[in-house]
This record gives sequence, C-alpha cells and structure tokens, in this order.
Amino acid sequence: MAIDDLADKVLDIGRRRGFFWPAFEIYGGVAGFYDLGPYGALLKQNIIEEWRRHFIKRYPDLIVEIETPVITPEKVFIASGHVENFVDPIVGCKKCGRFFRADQLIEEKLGVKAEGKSVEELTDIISKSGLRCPVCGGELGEVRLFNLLFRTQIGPYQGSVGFFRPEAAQGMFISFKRVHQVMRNKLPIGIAQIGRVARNEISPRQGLIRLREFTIMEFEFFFDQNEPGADEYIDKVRNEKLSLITADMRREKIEEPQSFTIDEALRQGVIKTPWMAFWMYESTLFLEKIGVPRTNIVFEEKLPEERAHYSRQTFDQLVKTARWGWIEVAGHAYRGDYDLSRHKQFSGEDLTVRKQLREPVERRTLVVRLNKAVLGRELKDKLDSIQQQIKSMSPEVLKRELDNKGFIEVSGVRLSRNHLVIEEVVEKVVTISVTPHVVEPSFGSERLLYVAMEYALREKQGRLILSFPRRIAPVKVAVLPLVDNEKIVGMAKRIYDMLKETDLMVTYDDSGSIGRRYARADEIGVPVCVTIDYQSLTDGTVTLRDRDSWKQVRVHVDKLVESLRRFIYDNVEIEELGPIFFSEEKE
RNA sequence: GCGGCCGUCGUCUAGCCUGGAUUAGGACGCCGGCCUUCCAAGCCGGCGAUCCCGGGUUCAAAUCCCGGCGGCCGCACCA
Repeated sequence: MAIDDLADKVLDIGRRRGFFWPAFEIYGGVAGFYDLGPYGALLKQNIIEEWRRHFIKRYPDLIVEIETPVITPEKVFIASGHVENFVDPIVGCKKCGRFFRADQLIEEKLGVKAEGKSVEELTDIISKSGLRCPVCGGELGEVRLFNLLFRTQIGPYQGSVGFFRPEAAQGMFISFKRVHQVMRNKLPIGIAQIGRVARNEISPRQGLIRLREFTIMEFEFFFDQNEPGADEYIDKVRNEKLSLITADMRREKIEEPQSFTIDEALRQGVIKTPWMAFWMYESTLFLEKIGVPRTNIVFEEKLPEERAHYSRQTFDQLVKTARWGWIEVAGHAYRGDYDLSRHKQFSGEDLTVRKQLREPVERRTLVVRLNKAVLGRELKDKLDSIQQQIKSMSPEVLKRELDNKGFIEVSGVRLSRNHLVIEEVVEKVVTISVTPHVVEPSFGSERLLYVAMEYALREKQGRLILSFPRRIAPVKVAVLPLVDNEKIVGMAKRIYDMLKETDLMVTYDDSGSIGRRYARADEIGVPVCVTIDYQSLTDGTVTLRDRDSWKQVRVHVDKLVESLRRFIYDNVEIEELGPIFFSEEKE
C-alpha cells in the first residue's frame, strides 16, 4: 500500500468506523479538540491498560499510581516555573508570517534590556525603533502575550486564579512527600499518573497528533543522584541497544541515528543518568507492544535551547509515521531536583528525604555549654539576652577567644571557663538529607492511538484490516451465525450471552452475508471471530477464525472461553487451539 | 496569527468555470426484506445533503462577489 494511501485510510477508517473525529462538529469544530468514538475509546483504554501493565504492574516495588486534580491553583505553577515560562511575548512578521520572541528580538537587535517589559512597552519599542523582521525585512505586528496555560477561576473569588494543568507531573511533586511516606520511605520510587492535561496551543494542526487537551501517561521517577540504585536493573539490559540522535550529532548535522548499547550510552555520558536509560529501553519495549517495530523508534536529544525550563537533558522518543514522518510519542526528561527544590522554596515544606547511610559517619562539632546555675545567679534577668548573643556567635571564634584570653566578653560581661565550656562533640551521623533527582518518561495517549492504528492497518484482497496487537484490540471477539437459520442464530445468541459475562469485549453480527461480517470485523480489528455453523448444532463445536491468517479451527463450546483467552492474552497461534477446519490458503 | 489549497448525503464524489429543466446525480456504507453451509456475491426496497455560515449581485445562486468559520499544507510551540 502506498504511504499516502495508508495515512488516508487511517483517517478514513477512523471517521467511518467511529474511532475518532473532530469535537464540537455541529458547531463547526474547534481545532485541537477531538472526540473518541466507541472503538477509539476502547482502543485508548486498552493502550492505557497496556501502559499500566508494562510500567506499573511489572514494577510494583518501583512505581505506584496516584491521581491528583486537573485544576490547579496559581501558586503551584508559579513555583513550577510555568507561569513565568509558558508566557511569551511574541511578535509576528506581517509579510512572511514568522514569529519571534519579542523581548529576545529587541535585546538581540537593539541591545536594550527588554525582559519583563509589558506588551505595550515592547510594541512601542519596536515601532519607535523601526525594528523589522530579521528574516525577510517585513513589518512587525503588535506584540502580544502568548500563554500555553488555560486559565480559570477557582470559586467566586476573583483573586483565586487556577489553571488547567499542562502536565500531570506537578501533582506528583506536590504529593511526593506523602507518597514517599506511605511507601515507607522507599527510594528510588516512581509515581505515575494518567490523566487529562491541556495546553493552549497557538494553532494546533495534525489532527489527533496535536491536541489542546489530551491524556498524558507519565511517571516521575525519584532517586538519589549519588546513589541511584539502578545497577540491578541496568545489569539486565546493559547490552540492549537504543537508537539515538544526540545533541552533538545534531550540531554536526548528523541525521542518521546511531545505535548505542545502554552500557556505552552511560559510560560515554551520552545519557546523563542510568534510570533515564533504563526507562528509555522499557519505553521501547512498550511501543513494541502497541505494534511499533523497534527499527521505527528513535530517541532524539533536545538541544539546550529547545529544552523545557526544568530539564537538564531531554530525549524525544520518535516513531515513524506515514502521515507525519517522525513524530514524538514520548518525552524523556531529566528534571534533576528542579521541581522539588522549587516547591520546597515556594511552599516552605521540607521536601527532602532522609537517607540512611550505609556506614555511619563521625561528625565533630564544637558545642558551647553554659553553666546556667552560676550564670543565673550572677546575671539574673540578663541571662536571656547574653544566652542569645552567645548562640549567634560561632563556636570556633568563642573557643579561640577563650583559649587566648581566658575569658569572653559579651555586652560588657566577662565570661570565664566557670561560666561556659566549649568542647568538641563527636556524633555519629546515620542519615543525610537528600533532594531526589527525577527522570520523567511522559507519553501522549492519543498519539499512541493514532500510531497504533497506522501500524495496525493492512490491506488484503482489497479489504482493510486493523491488525492490532490482540491485547489492545477494541473488540476481542465477534460472534457470527453462519446463516440466518433459527437454530444457528439461537445457538449464536447463547454463546454471545455467555461471552458477555467474561472479561472479553464481544460483539454480535447477523446482518448481510458471512463474508461481509468477517470484513466488518476485520475492519475494526477484531482478532477472532466465533462462527456457529450446521456442524455446531450436532457436535457442539464452533469455529474460530483468525483475523490475520483467515485460518479457522474447530473448538468445543466448553473450551471456548479458555481458547479465546489463550488466543487473546497468551498470543498463541490459532492452530494450537484445535484442528484446522477451513483455511483461506486452501481455496 | 500569516500565506497557499480546500469546504456538496455517514464516506468518496458529479455538478461550479459558461447562473435557469437538479424534486442537487452517482458509488460505497447503513437499515429492512429475499437468498445463502465460510470471506464486502446477487435481487428488491428504504433512510440519508440547512450544497460550511452570513451578506450582496440577479427575475433566478451549490454555481458569481465580499466577509466570516472550519479543515489540510508551511512558519513557531509541543506529549
């Protein structure tokens, strides 16, 4: 199938079969918002469930899932830096349509400090200086604020500004302390969240790929930078390969990705922290489960100027698509201790973690001890102020003075060894305070949905087939009576009723011919069809027909559910389930 | 936001240039019936279109003009 065809057919099937369509259609639609239809919603649920299984269920001692609000008070995004960093004054060229950061343009071209100036001031500077488009020389328009955060108001109080979160991450940072405590102070620990986020994009295009509101699946993985505790995990994947385009390669205009083993990437410092490498590898495995072959997955490092304000290193995880070329389905950001430090600073809460040292360390400190019995008698009510003054002085200085002169003078009062002792105390330190570092893998679920559909789409004998990996198929089983015969339909409906009670999503279809029903089932990607024929009435067997090979086997109704489960969840071949009954290849 | 292209049943489209016999035609899909022992078979019937919206020109507008909205492709941002 031609590449353009493929992409068009995904969009076609998406709309026709009800996977997705533009939202608010009857009011003309609004760019950047999409509805998911019945099959799209199921597919997305299954992709999310697969993500959950892959990252959370498989790492129960490493990652836990939480849920936090979507509407978030302003303070949080002031602390996180989003209020500051998601608002750009931009100015557009009226001639070529290019956009520029207004303040940067002014500083660069005019050498005037422009940061922090208002929109009006910036517009004024531009018009008075006659600054023009640096690319084409065209006239520049008005400067305006450009804010990716959706703003709202919490309650009836005007001062109470809230934002729709642009990432789920802040919820994990803010509740970090509590989760950490609940998880019995475990470190490293990952906190995951799946939920809606919104970004007020300037001009979203590309359908499902660029949405103003979407479902993000991400986790913040907290670890001690000095002791990541990743060895055990890295050892298992040390020789596995990642396809990388590093920032250095990009600067040298090398566009072909280079294959690094995880070991190489870490030893050469290409990936800055082991956990990031580990989760990048796991993310590759995850995409394979969605149906993307490894050869079509590449990690591209962001250049420093391209990175988000919180990031020390970012790799975009790219997947090759027919429609839009390489698109980013996940971002892997090394956020360092940026978020926890900022929230610590802005909230005043101690967000550090006490860590037990493997071996206690001796720490020697000078301690000033006051003989309050003597001092009290001599100083009476002056004791309090003298005491405070002494506390504010450095023990080292006090000791030196005492050793040299034999006394210390504080506010005209002479204190001798009678009054105070300065001695060295040796304490055993068993814990230290650590601000964990964070790596964050973050997936866009609608993008994955699109990617899954594109990779699933096949054409066979002029028919479209969505060959989803069986686990993520929206509908798992179709029950079909071979012909419109009362007894056969009756049996088919009984089987349908039985399957509805299981965990398998099932559908029933008796319209048109059997061939048409298979075609319909193939088109929405149903992995297996159960067909009830005349033989079923006499021996209680039905046929299972594989979506991909069109082979059929006979299975007794008593073993039907078990067989279907093995086929869907254990991915066994159709031939393993029973004797071949009918095979397209034989025709 | 700017430039280019585009907007007709659920989908794809004919008609538009050259305004009028168009009750806006077709195909596919969908629904109902007949038929049918395995891959979109056939036959019959049916539902389905404010021709993107608003204004203008005209005796007459899907068709010409203006404005708007939306989509796609580029610029910028991003999962």
